[in-house]
Amino acid sequence: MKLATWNVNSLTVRLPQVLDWLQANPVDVLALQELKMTDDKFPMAALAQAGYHAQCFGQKTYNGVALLSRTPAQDVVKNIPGFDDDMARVISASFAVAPSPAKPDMSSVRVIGAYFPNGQEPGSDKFDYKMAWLEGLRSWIRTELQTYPQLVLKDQIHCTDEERYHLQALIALGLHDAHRLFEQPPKSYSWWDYRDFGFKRNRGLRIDHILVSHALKPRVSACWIDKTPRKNERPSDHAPVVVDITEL
DNA sequence: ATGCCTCAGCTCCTGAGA
Repeated sequence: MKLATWNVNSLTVRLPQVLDWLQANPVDVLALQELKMTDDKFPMAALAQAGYHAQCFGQKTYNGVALLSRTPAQDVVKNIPGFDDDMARVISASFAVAPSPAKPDMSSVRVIGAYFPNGQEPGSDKFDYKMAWLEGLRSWIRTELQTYPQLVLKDQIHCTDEERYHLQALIALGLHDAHRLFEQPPKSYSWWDYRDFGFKRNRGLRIDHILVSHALKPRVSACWIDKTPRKNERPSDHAPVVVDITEL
């Protein structure tokens, strides 16, 4: 089972690239962030034609997330239950896994697609919101890990001490950064600033993460960042991140 | 030095992203 995450920075602009990428990389689940569109504009038909089911949680201008999948999503949840939020940043669902006689109880994987707040700068209202959001996310994921032992979280974050604390605290709940389970090229980034030839100079950040639960960790066989779409005309500033999870 | 690019929108400037 292949799972991927991609911040597309406007699905309106990037839909052709998403369709091309899915054709070349027919992953089982793709989490999208920054749709920047309302649900009525979501390209459900084009994705269906490409062989993908879709669950979307859109918003005008900013944010917006979706889960695309080969098999239908089950038990879809939007945003963080118990955390009042007027932004569309999180969507989660379960996806069927090939049944294994050895582990009949592990018949599905739970995927949480999350667009973490930017936070702008420490001391700002946006940073306060980010901290509250991260608290809300962590207390929710603590219980989600009990309910769904086979859980994958796809997220984005950056780098003050407080933010690093939050990412570490999230991982300390029992998650593993899939990227770090494998030898990786040096300076592996998932985002490069549009300005100043960021991509050409490989000045970037690795801010798109796939975090897997304890139960899934031994089954992750590969994790890579696909820089190919960043070389397109009018690329997203983010590249897709992919994990391959082998069936037992 | 907080712009350099890209996107959306109450669109020819502004806010936000990271």
